[in-house]
Amino acid sequence: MNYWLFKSEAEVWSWDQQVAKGEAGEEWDGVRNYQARNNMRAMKLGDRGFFYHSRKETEIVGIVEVCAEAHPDSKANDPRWECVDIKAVRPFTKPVTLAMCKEDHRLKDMVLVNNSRLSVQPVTEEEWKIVCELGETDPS
DNA sequence: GCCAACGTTGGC
DNA sequence: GCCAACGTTGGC
Repeated sequence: MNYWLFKSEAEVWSWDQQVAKGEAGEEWDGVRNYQARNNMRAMKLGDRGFFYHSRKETEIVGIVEVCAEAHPDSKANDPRWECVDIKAVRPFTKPVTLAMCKEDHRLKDMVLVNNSRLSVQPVTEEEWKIVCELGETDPS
């Protein structure tokens, strides 16, 4: 099992919209960055990810699960771009803000802290547990 | 709303 | 293949 982090501006695609999709999930489309795409290609069914609201709230608000592995982005007119489908698993009891991640020295190597511009990021198992602990949320 | 950081493009 | 110019992202 691998762990990831998906970023979205709440105005564009929010956690609430993701939850509303239920078990069916939704394509994580619109990624036009090779590094982010390569991360999605590496994802397996059942992998978990954090759902992060960028720019305005800057906080991790929920946990999602990969429910379809990488396939062509249906909204792209270019076969280079692929995406996975994700579905909401559970919200965070307490959202974990970027500031909280920056303050916790155990998370100093987290991609979110060091490379704020990458929209789909890997998260280590260690980081996963720490963030869930900060958010008082079941990491399973 | 500003601007730093980063990625991409294209001229040479 | 280098690098300047440009566009976008996202924290503040």
